[in-house]
Amino acid sequence: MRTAVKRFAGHRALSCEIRHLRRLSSRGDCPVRRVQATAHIRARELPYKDRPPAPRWYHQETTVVGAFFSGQDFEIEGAMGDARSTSTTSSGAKRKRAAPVYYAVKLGHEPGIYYSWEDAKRQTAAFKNPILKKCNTLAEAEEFMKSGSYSPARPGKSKYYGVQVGHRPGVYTDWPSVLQQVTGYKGGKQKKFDTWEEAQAYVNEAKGATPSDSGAAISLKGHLESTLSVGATIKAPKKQKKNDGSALAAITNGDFEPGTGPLPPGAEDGFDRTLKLDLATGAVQYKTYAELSALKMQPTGEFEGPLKICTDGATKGNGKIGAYAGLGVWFGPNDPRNIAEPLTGEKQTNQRAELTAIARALDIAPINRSAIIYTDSHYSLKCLTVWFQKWEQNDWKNSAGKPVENKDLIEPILARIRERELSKATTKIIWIKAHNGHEGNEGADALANQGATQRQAQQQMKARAGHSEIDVEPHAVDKPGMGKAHAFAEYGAQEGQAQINGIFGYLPGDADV
Amino acid sequence: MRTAVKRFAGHRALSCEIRHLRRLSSRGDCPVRRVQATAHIRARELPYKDRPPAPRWYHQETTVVGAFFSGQDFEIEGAMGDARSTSTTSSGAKRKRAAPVYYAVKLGHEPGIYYSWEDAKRQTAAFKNPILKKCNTLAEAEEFMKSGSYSPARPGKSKYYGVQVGHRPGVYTDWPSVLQQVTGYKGGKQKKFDTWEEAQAYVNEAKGATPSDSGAAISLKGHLESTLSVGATIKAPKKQKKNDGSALAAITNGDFEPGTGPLPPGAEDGFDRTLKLDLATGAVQYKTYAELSALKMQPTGEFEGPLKICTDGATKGNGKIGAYAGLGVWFGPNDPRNIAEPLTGEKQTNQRAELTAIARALDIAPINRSAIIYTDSHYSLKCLTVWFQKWEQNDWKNSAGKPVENKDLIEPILARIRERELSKATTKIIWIKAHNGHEGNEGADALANQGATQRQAQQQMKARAGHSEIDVEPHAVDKPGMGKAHAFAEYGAQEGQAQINGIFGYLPGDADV
RNA sequence: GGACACCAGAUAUC
DNA sequence: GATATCTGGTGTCC
Repeated sequence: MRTAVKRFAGHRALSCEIRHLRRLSSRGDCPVRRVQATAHIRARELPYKDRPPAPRWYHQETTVVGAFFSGQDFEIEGAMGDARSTSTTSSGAKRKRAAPVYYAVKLGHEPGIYYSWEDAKRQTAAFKNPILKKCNTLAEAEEFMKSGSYSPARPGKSKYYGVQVGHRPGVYTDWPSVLQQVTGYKGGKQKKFDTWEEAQAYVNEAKGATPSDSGAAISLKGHLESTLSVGATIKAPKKQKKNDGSALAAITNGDFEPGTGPLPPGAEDGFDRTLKLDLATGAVQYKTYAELSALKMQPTGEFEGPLKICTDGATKGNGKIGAYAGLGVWFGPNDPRNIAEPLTGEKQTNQRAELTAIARALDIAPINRSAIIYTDSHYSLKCLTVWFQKWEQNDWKNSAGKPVENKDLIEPILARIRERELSKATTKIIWIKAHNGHEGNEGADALANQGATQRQAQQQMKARAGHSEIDVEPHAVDKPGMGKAHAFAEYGAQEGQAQINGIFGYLPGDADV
Repeated sequence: MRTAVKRFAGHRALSCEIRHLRRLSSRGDCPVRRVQATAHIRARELPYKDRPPAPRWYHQETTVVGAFFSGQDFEIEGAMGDARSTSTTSSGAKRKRAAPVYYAVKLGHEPGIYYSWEDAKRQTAAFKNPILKKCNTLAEAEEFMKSGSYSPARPGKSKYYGVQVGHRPGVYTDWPSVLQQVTGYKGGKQKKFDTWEEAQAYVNEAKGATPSDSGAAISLKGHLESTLSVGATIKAPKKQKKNDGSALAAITNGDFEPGTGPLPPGAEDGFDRTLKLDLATGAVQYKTYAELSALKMQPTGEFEGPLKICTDGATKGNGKIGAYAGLGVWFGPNDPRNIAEPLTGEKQTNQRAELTAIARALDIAPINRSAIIYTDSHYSLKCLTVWFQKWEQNDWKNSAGKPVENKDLIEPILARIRERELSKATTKIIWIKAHNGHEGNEGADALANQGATQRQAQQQMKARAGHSEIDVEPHAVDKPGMGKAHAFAEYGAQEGQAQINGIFGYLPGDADV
């Protein structure tokens, strides 16, 4: 029985958390059956014109119900006032429940209050100066989280790194993050300061000269971190009386993505379309079937055809023992749903990276919305559209009579596709030639490489730190500045198709649909 | 069936023509099987001390037999009195032979008499005021070619451009040539005149100040052009009775390279050593095996070991669509055989430039004289010494199973190397590190860049002229003034070796020979 | 044998 | 940072 309590910084963060749980599920670590949580939505004023973030938080309690997965064994439940996630792994209930202790993690991968030191340590791995506190009562932990103080656990040692030129300029509080922003960026500039204000001023020096849209993208990770360490978010989400879409839009676009402008028309907002926020009660609920159908019947405006997602995997040193892999999922230029993350697990191969990328794409694709997944991996496409049929009948043996590799990844993806079918959402997989000028493929490729680099950094840190046995949990990171904002182009020349009972696979040479 | 009749201005020009045909062969346009022609050697007095060239021509008919290529399908034949080249492409015999018409091209890329308008147009492309005439009889064309008149086809429009400061100062009659001399030359000066005398006087204004060896080099192209448009060559080749080498030497060195002093000891004269001029009959013939062997047995004096040639390619914007490439072949400082020419064809890549430079080097290297080719291209060396062996067995597929690139260049080079082997001449290819202070490499590099600039000028002119569809045929151009006159230095530190059945490839790290 | 992908390396050209 | 090109390899399937 593994348990964890988390505090979510806003609706979007909660949405992210649900995704995170799905990701766990996709890894097979802890299959998700049901996701449900109560969120403490919190916001405060944005840092405006060099002004540090306001210390005052606005609060709102809400309950969110996430997706439902079949054949799994994991759930999250929440109670009023704090969001509590309870996970039950298949091997669960082995450890004894100790006296209740709380770990408030203010500067870490995912700030929040955790029940176990294991969980808290995981969140602070790779952070040189994590801000966290061990508390005996929940109230104490909450107080610590709320406090405007930025002093770290060991006062007097805090540092602020201003990244003036880098992938994502801004203020960072740990050196690894700075490295990540600066490495691989031509002419990267960073400087250490003792106060947030100084660092921010340093960052702003260059901001005037930078085009506003260039530095606009804020990564999910950056957001989460900045919520506590740098300061972000603004506009108190005043309680709304009416359940009109504009209110939700105001929260999603304006409030929780500082620096990012309104979404372009037709772009996805990253929220699960099966959910709705009841603004009268503050609760998030499943939309009724009628509501979903209504949306499907009125695709103008909100929906524009199937969701198109590009996936890719990258594995440095593929086949070698020290290989490190990453995966990328690309929805569009600067799309906040874009993810670049390392491949977890021991087996770091290109095929696993490619498959996992598809799995992550299906995590994010709304369960009831048709999706087209673009991959350059013949292997992945064939696995998910052709070969699996034979494998499901011959006990997963390949043509050589040996066990099929990566079954652990393929099966959950198939389950997800079938689940989507039940929601009347088709899932098409289309093959595209790699490195052929395809915008989405190149975007996904860059994201995947970014993810692989993250993995490399992780492993190196682990090695230096004397090999902690805990696998650092990855986080979604946007690709900064993927250039032009135009959406998917036509792909006709480089793709084809092949349909297999509800799942579509597309390869060049097949007839057009 | 493509046909063309050409008139060659002198022995050297014929040698150049043979090279040109070989070049066509190396491009795959029209593989050369056999080269044979009758040349009308022609000469007249040099312009001496501002005196314009004498109008009187001295004539001599002669027959030349060129190289023999294996597995090809092209030949040139000549008859007494006119040099006629007949080419048969593999796809040949498609066009119908029309009533015989002759195009006498006096001012063009390669002056001569052509059978088809297509050929003639090709020779006059990029010339604003080409001097050419359509004739119904060969006699008429010959008469036109012989006429001392310099009036262009449209009389009254003739121009003389004096290039006072430029790559090669002199008098030019077309603006493109002037541009080529001036572009890329710091402080280039040119001026238009109505008469040759005025232009020449303008050119001479600067000559006094210039060191005599600086402007000495005369390019092949310059020679060909000047033969007709500016005037060159002197000393009537009186008929000789005895077949002694000195007579040939007198013609080659003194008579047909005005402005160039005696060749330095050991330097190559650019003529095919397999040929000899029978001065009794005026015919040029293959040397007998005994004669060739005699030369090999008595290398003192005339030969000093293998011919050393440096090659290089340059491609501005390599990989981009608008790239333009050039190639350089360097024999020594101020060596008249040095060539800098643009890369022809659509595919302007660095690799093609490098390979083509080697092909051109082998054009010039006497077929029976061992040669060492220095290249900084790992790719070229490996192609020609290692990889081709596998490719010839696996139908030219690279390790990825894809067709090998640039096969069209590699195969003819290999054919040439084997042809040389039959003449008992070894061909070594030695790799040298680029930009490492190697005199020859730097010389070739400069020549290659010059060639690339020529290509750029060509394309720009083509674009301005409304995109003529004909690819302008390139010409060899010397690099003026490559500085110090000392020959090849030692290369020990930067090279190695690896021998493969008769063809030698040298790379650093291999054992020394 | 085929296919797609993922790398590693090398040289040159920009 | 990129392309031009090749060599070598693994990951996976048919």
